[in-house]
Amino acid sequence: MNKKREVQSSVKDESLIEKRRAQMIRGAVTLFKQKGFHRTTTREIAKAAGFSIGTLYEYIRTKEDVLYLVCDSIYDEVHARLDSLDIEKGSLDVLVTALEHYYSLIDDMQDEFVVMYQESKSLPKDALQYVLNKELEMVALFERLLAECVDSGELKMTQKEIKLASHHLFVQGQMWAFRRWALRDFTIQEFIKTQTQFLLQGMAGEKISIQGA
Amino acid sequence: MNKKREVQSSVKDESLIEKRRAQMIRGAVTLFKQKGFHRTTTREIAKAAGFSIGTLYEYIRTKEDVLYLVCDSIYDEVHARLDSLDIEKGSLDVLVTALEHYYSLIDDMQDEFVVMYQESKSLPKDALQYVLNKELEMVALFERLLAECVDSGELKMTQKEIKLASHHLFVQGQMWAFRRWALRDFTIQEFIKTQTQFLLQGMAGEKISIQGA
Amino acid sequence: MNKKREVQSSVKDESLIEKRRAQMIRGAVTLFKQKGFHRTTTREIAKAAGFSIGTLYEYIRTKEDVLYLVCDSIYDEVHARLDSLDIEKGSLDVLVTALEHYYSLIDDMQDEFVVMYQESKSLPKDALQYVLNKELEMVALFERLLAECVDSGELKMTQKEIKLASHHLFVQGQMWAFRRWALRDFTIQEFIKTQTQFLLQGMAGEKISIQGA
Amino acid sequence: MNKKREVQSSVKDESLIEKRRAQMIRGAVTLFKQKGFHRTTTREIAKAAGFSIGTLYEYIRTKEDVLYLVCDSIYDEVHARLDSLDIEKGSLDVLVTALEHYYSLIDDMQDEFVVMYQESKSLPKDALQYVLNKELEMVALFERLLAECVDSGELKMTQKEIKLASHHLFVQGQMWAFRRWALRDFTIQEFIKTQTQFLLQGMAGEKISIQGA
DNA sequence: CATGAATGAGAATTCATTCAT
DNA sequence: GATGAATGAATTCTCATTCAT
Repeated sequence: MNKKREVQSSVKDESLIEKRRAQMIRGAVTLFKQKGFHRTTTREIAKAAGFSIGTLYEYIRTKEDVLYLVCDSIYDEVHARLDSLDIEKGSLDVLVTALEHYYSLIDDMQDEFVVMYQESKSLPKDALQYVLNKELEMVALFERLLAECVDSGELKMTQKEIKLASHHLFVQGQMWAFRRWALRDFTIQEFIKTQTQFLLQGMAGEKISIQGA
Repeated sequence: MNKKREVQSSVKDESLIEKRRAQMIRGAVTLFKQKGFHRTTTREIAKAAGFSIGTLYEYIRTKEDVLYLVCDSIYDEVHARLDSLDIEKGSLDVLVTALEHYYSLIDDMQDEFVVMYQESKSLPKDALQYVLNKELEMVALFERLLAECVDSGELKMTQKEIKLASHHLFVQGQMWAFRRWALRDFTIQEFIKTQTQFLLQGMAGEKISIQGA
Repeated sequence: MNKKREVQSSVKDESLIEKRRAQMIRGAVTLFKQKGFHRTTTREIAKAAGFSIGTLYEYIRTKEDVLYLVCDSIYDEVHARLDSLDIEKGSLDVLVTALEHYYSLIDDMQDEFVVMYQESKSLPKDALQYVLNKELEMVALFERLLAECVDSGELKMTQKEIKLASHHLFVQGQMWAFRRWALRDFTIQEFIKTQTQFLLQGMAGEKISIQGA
Repeated sequence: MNKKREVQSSVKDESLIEKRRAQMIRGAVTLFKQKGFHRTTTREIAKAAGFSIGTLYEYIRTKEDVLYLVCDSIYDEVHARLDSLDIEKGSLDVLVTALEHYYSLIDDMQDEFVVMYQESKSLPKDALQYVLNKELEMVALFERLLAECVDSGELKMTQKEIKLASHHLFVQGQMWAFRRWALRDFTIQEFIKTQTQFLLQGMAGEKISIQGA
């Protein structure tokens, strides 16, 4: 399993930790979005969070911890919103619902996702691993749903095609977060609808033969 | 048009500038890939390029210039390899060829693309604009090809669908560069073939009706 | 009016700022006197002030700020010592007293004045303006005193002569600071006495006619 | 005597040396005036002189040599213009002529003098000594003329008063160069006339008794 | 003699982190 | 628990000087 990395704090009161870290994350996301992780100083984070630099360091040990907390909190939210799907048996309907939930989630947490994808490379090794694993968990969710659609005969795909397609679905989510500037004339509903249609069509039906391929 | 930003050099010999900058770019890409732009020092870049820090600064003015040169050189390569397609009238065959070229290009310059997409946000405003415009030029190529397929009746898509699809094609390229770690068991040929098939299928044929959409 | 330029500090405690800056100024004057502003490094200033380079920069923003603080502190002292004269009505007696105060002041703060006059050109534009204005304020003090002596009939001078003479008085002060090396055999009292006599005589009485002028 | 410091050159042709150094000095004065010695780079000097940095260093050994050459050339000019006075026996008339020459000289070479007085502190020890000695030579000229006026009974001054007065005369020259910004409404003729009158009056006649002195 | 590319010591400034209050 | 002053390692960039061509 993907064990949560503990971020050390010299404060004991758990609920206080939670509160302070929430403030911290909110401030940090805004700043990281604007200026990136490296150009943001710990002082700025503290200020945005509403407390002093000294206090900031009561709740974390390094600047990278802040980035980790941001990423971690995103996945907490992801789980909160997609867990209901985890138990359902896969079918095209469920898949469509999953995409709806996933893309809506990204739409709601656009800034957070952008920050996470842009800055996660600055995480310490173990934290990066944790985040990548979280990513794979999501991909795996799509993979399972697709596989079950194939099992039930709703889709016809090979193992490898399933794998690629699940990454494909995942990446479409990133696209909505990252290319918003180029997709200003789409609403999230339009985006979801068009993409879903497109993807389903790509996966379903007979293969078209391509010359030269 | 998208005018090339001049990077000032205090050296006059143009061919020397080209040579030194090539050394510089090669070294920088390796380092940026490993540690990112911010964690790479100018001294390291100079060393990797094979000259002193003083010499480095004879050929650029700021560290950001190095990043810009990296991005710029990528697009020089892109143009060198995709320009032949620029003149062809769009058709499904041409589109398929374009994707082949594009994905192969990304495969060949994987490191460069990853660096560019991860670090371009650190470019100064005008340089970032230049790079984003280059990106849009590529998207526009796909857009034109798709539109011409629609004109010729090979594809059935609305304007908006074309737009989204062209971004889609573009983003698939990034996916190959970025998610190589997760797609180790695919060759670039497999990737190209599967993706192409998938995309064509997604765009062609009757729309499947989706419940709830 | 000549508004004091604010020098930003990231430290909040005003009295601490004052204390640290005083340390800084003392150290800086010594160093600037010895080696000039440009040959003095910020590290040396910090060391001479008794704290680390990091701490230095908690109290200023740029090296030039240090120079400004030096100049500003000189004028604070000037005001503290000459303000009593500001209110008095001009007369020869008052003028003589003013010169006594002014020359004594320069004698006491010789190093500071030398540094200020030698290095002020390195100040940023606005700070330089501020310092020049302070200089003019002093010249204006002499101008007023002279003008009032003329009004009361104690002196006979034209407007222009007053102007030139006031600069003259001012420059004599600089002379004491700058040419001490050449005037080793004068005490400040002798200097004051001789100069005063000389100046008064130059200004009073009938004009001597000079051939050719 | 004040022996001319040799500035080493790797070029043999004396007339070429003279020509190149003249170019160099002209360029340097302009630059030093604008930005000061320290903010001017050797590259800029070379460019302003009309040759390359390599060539610059064929005619000097260090940047400070340039400053020295500037100062030295000023004194060459001073000698060329004041030598005629060196032989004359002192009298009030001669003194007045000397001041005329001296102040006119400073007016003509204002930039050079300002640069010299502002930057000479950056000269290496021996060069500085040389320049200070040159200064003293000029003061000594005034001293001699005054002393001879006293001898002939035209003036009544003690030894010490003569010394101070000669510095005084010298410093008035600097004043014209340095405070031009504040004396915009004076012509050099007016300045010379007023100052001369003022000084003569200050030195001649009965001493006025000052209370408290 | 002239050129200008190469060098690297050195300088200003920043900022994550600590710790005494 | 909270604060914010202090620290100094690290970083970017400059520029006097050299030397091969």
